[in-house]
Amino acid sequence: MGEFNLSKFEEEAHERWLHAFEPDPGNKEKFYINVAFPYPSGAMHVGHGRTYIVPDVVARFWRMKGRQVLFPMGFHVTGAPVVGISKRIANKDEKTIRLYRDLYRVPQNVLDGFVDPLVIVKHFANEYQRVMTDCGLSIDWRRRFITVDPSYSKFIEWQWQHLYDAGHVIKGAHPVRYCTVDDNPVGDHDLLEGDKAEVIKFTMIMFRYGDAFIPCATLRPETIHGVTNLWANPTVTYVKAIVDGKAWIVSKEAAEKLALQDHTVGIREEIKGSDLVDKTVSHPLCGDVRILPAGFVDPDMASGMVMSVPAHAPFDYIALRDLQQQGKYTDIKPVPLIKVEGYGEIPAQHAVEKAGIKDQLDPRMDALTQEIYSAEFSKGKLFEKYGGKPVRVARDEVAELMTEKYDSVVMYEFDQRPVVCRCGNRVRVKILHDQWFLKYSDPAWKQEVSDHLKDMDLVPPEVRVEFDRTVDWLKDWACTRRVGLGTRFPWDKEQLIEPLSDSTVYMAYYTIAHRIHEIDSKLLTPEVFDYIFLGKENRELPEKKKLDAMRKEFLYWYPYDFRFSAKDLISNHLTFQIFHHCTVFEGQKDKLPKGMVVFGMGLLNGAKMSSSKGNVFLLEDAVTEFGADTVRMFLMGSAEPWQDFDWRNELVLSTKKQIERFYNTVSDIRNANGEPGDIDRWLMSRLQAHIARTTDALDHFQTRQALQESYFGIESDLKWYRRRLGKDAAGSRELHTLCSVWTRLLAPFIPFTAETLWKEIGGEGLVSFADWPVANPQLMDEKAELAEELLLRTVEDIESILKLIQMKPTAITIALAPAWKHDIFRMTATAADKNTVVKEIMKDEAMRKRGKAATDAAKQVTTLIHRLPPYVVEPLARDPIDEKAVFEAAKNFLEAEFGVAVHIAMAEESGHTKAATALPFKPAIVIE
RNA sequence: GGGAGGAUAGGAAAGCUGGCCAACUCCGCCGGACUUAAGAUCCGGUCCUUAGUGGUUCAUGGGUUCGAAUCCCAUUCCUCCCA
Repeated sequence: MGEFNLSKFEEEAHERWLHAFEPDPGNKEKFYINVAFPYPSGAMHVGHGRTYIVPDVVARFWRMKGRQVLFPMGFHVTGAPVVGISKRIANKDEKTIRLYRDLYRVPQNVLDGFVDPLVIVKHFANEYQRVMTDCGLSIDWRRRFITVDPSYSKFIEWQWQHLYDAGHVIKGAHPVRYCTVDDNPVGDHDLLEGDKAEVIKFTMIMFRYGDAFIPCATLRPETIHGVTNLWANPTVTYVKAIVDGKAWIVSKEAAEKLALQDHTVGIREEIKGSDLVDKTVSHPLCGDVRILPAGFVDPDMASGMVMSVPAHAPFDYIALRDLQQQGKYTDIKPVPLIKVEGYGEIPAQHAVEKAGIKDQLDPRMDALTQEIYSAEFSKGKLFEKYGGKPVRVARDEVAELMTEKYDSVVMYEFDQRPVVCRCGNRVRVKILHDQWFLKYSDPAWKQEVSDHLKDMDLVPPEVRVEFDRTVDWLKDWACTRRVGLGTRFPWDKEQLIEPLSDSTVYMAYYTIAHRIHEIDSKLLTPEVFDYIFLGKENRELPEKKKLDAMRKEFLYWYPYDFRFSAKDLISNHLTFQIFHHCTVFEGQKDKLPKGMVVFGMGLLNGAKMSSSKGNVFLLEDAVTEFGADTVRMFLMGSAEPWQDFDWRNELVLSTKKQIERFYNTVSDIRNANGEPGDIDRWLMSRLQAHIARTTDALDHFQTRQALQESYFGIESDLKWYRRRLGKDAAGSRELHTLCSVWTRLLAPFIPFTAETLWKEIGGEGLVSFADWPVANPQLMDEKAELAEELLLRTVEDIESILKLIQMKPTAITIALAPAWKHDIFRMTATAADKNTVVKEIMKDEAMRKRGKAATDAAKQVTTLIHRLPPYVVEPLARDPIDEKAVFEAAKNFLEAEFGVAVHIAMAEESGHTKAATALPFKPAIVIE
């Protein structure tokens, strides 16, 4: 018998597992699961740990259930983030270098190579494989690939050909963040400031000023009816520019921006802001209004001119009031046009006065603006004379009308500023024209997806609505990028397929990933993949034999049974992949995904895990410090997969003790060889229930529930078993069976310890491939379980009483309820109508003779029946147990437990007054 | 702002097709046994009260019902996604 030494167990198991989890197509039924593959740009933390351990537990479970299980892994290296990282490392960015050198502990000589983005992902891909292996993940590493492998790119080209042929790939215009110095779109990682900024679509309202337009950008075109004036900043330089052949007056900055947004712009002359003040402009929907001076107008925000709606915009209201307090423009009155509950006739005025705001510099102005905006959008209605529609409807309608009839155009601008590129230049919004989209908005495509979704097994079921909603709302997706790693876009080789769009059908690629290397990637034409995945014959095909082998793999494994991923991917990746499957495998329902399991998120000590904030615990450190089995058991036991979990070191430590206790217990009892007795029948009966419930839990991916049953359930039974046997008895040879079952039930969770124990208890081969235990109904013994339940409850009652009365007992009498009370129990438990059951009972002649004793007993029995669990009441009512025999058999045990003589008597013969309270399954207890 | 999910003992978490529910279980903490001691292990306790009982609780407020942690409405807070 060995020592409990997790690292030794790990070492031995790794050796025995080498190449053990490399399944090929066989005669057994298959089970194919996969996880969203990682983007290896940094080290793994414990949050990643759970993402991959859950599917491993499931894989191990199904493997033991006799399936041929495929659990592959690859690495997603496509995209731009790692390019930014390598740039930053090349630029000696201190923060980045600290992260990689200190937190991820990358050796300096390796770090030096990180100026090449591919080196980063290859390094961490290896790290991932190493740590995943350390964790005991039963992955078939032969099938590993990265998404820039030439053969994978060929696969992606094939996939996209199908998307293209189906008409799902379209070209269009798209606003992006753009740096005019770099002459390139910028991603989050390229930003010095403003990475949260979003591009917002403004409507430009065109006010006529002489022969020119003055455009004012707004998010609220419907408020045109309430415009009382425009604002211009007198200190700003405006320009008159010819935009698309028309004269516009905008800020200098705006002119530059417009040039990036599909407009031809030619600046003609500069105009001082002060020269615009007091001029009159007009718009068909509001008539003539004047331009007023305002310092708050930012020339770098949209057009640099602002339309003023003082009735509904606090800023406009305040600015106007300030001027009027100086005696200027007193003829201008706010013009309300929206009715919104909770605010007065002029909402902006109401809000400003309620908040007691003195002037436009008040810091609460932004919040107030947001508040009015939200209130009016969600609850506001236009006045009847403007159509009476809700704001949320009217807004779009007015915007459309403006564009069609009143020369309005769209302008894109950030919702917050500044947005600054890493090069120091201000970032603008540019409209790109050679942008490609996946047309997720296509109703027919959506329909295919939602039809299939209905047939998918989604775990937990609550996520279904979120999938349905995502399909409904999904809009066209910009699917090409200019920067990053990835596969060239076939219809524009300057561009790359973006990461979420090149990782949607790769689950099929896994089935052939280890064989495709045998073929020169140059030969991998779309026809080759059409044959492998779709079975389309073609006389020109090369390497037919190898292709046949791959076709066989694909046909055996596909479709996958379950895909695992965290819930943040529902609204993009997990839904995209169904779209793509529906197209690529069109007409082949039997190749579409069968199920998905969606995970919750991970917390570390109650806070969100984040590498950039340093709030991470590296998985490798966790494995080294606590052992792989400990990490696995903790992650699986602390919450069900779809719930958020919290990693706390102090809790993990106690998990390790639990594994040790398991190991020591099995080591202690496995050689027991006593004769089985009543208590063994109980133990075996309970064991069958634990087997059944563990299996059921794992069938439903409930790792926590499974662990509760298989670990704590069996452990607590064993405690009671050993207590019942007394100090000296070692137990019966049935314990050997229990050890074997127990080890196998826990093998998916703590495979290293289980593997060692399996060998020690004489199991054949690897426990990883041992038969999953099956509950044997013949070993279920309801009577034995009821007897122990009665005994346990009675012991607990005696303990409670002893605790309360605080006296040293000299003897304990257990007084059992008479037969007629059992009759009452049966009648009450089986009565259809609980309200009249007492009446029914009292109809009986014999009962009536007992008078009040009978009615009292009936009431007490009713209470008792409500208190007992149904699994006790039901069999008891059917067939009562012989309580006397139960207690007589346990007399020695009870005397040993309490250290005094224990008498067992029928209540009516015991002579104690207390004995009258005896009820079925609840004997009276008299302590002297 | 829109959508989805959630809020139960010191922490985590079951219960949530309405009555069996002071609430499985785990951790923590307290007491006891064993031990030279520590650790491990075992037993017990951990809202108030009590001869094994009874009472008050399940984010807050309201409603449906003979009866609600469980159903409905409103509010507050948290998490994720989209804007």
